[in-house]
Amino acid sequence: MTNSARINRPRRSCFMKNKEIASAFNEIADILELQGKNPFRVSAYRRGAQSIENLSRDIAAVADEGALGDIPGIGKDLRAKIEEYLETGAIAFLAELRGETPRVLLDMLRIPGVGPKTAVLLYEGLGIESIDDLKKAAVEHRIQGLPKIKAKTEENILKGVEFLERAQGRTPIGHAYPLAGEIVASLGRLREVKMISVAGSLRRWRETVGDIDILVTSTAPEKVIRRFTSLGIVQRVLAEGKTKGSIVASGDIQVDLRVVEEKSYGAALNYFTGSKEHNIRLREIAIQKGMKLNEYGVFKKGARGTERRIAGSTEGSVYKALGLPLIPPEIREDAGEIEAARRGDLPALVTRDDIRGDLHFHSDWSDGTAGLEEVAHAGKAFGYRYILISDHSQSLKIAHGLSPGRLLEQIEEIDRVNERTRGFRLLKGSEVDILPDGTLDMDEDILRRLDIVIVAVHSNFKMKRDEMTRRVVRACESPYAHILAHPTGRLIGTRDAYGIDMEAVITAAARTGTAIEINAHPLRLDLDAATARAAAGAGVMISIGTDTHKPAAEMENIVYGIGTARRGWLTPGNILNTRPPAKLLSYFHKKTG
DNA sequence: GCCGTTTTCGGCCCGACTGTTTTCAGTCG
Repeated sequence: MTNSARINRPRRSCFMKNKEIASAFNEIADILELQGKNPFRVSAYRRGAQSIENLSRDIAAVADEGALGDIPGIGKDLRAKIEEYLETGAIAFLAELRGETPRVLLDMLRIPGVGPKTAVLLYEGLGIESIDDLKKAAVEHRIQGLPKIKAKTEENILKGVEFLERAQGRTPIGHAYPLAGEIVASLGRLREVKMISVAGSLRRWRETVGDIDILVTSTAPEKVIRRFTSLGIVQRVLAEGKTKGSIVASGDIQVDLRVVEEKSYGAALNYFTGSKEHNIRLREIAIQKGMKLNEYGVFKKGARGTERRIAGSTEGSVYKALGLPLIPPEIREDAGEIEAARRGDLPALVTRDDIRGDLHFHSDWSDGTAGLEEVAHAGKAFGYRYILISDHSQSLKIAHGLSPGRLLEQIEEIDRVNERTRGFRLLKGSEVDILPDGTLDMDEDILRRLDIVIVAVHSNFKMKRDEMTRRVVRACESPYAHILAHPTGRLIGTRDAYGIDMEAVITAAARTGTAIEINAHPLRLDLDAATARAAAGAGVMISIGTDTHKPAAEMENIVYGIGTARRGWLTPGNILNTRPPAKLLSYFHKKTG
């Protein structure tokens, strides 16, 4: 591992310019902080970056409308820098800052436990030029002896470097969610534990998490924390206090446990769920109302500095004290939810109970493991009304894609299975490849016989952005293309989205009545939440599909798709598979005829 | 650097834990 080690920031939307500008502002904030500049100026850049990341629209479009100033946290200076970036592709101020800042200082900020002060101290005190240098200095015990640094700090820096080398960034939710479930189950069995919940970004269903946060109430906090730090999954104990324990679990995931009193449970759950930006807004509202909000409760300030608790045992009580309805965790990002709550206009987010079927599923006719009959049984047992069988088409040889003849045979077999099944229906479909020229890999007279046709790109990822966009738009224009699956092709932590103009694709989907998928596989989550919100806002219907290949292991992945939909503010009305079978199929009648 | 239903200046969220101190700075969330 070299000094290029980075904590990957999660990909939050497909609007590349938004990401680039947010990242530039974060880097400016880091450098100003290293230079010891006004901390409020630093957080102004961070806040601006956050606002831009949360934007559900392409920032270039916002700029065209002259509406940059309407983005919270964007004033005169930041607006000018955004415009400069959109025009020239760079920000001169950032280039200047980079010129006067050694790269290694920014690299060191990624090490857990090393902040700006320590980074500068290490650089100036030891002439550290790279993370490798730093590691060597730690091994040779040259770090201890610097002001305020002794053996323990040196050891922690070394461990931080090693952690960074192994962990390489954030953990996909598909790994973190099951692990958190295990920990909650073991701690939940303790007599001393009263209430327990996952908090943090995991509770908000972010696609990757930096750590796992767990909150409990207990009569014997220290005992619970000792139990936590001695769980079988513990690799290393980072902290063990009276109210907080912190470990690194196997798989290099950090897990934090907080113990609070019951009267503070709601306030603590709110506080540790975040997001930080959402919490800051809540605290500002508290201050405006002459109150104080912290992880222990909401307090009314009285005469001579007295404070009286007015809420805190439940999250609902905390929001109510601030004059707000309970805001669902998934949308607590300071991305408009507080304003919506004030207007009484929060969306009624889709829930698991709303989902009536799975709209992306493979059988052993292509690369799945289960036969059609088995899929039907699994679907019925899962409580679904339908599952769309969507095996690959012939050009995807590696997945045993179906030839036209085989697909016709499968259609007949599905009819036979459906005749034998009550209260459940297999829908006839296909996941048809979008060929490089945008045509579909299946004859129209066969597509006509299917209930629902999924179209997707599985090859030739490295086309130019405008060619890829034309390819996918052309596919949407086919009257037989009903659902566009995993539209950006990204694999979280593995493969970036291919170059594609999602704003143009969304426009085309809206125009042609094509639905777009949220692929619920936890390493895809494609569409992501921000783009799904933009698509639904443009009038595009969203389908949630698990892309299941092994029913027992993967059908449950629907929860990640629902979490992503909720993060994207989607209601049951936005989502195709909340519909009963007849209404689902009739949706596409106006497109296909 | 942003922001304003007390403000265009003077604020800007708040607390736990660690490691180093002997009352606190740095980091984190």
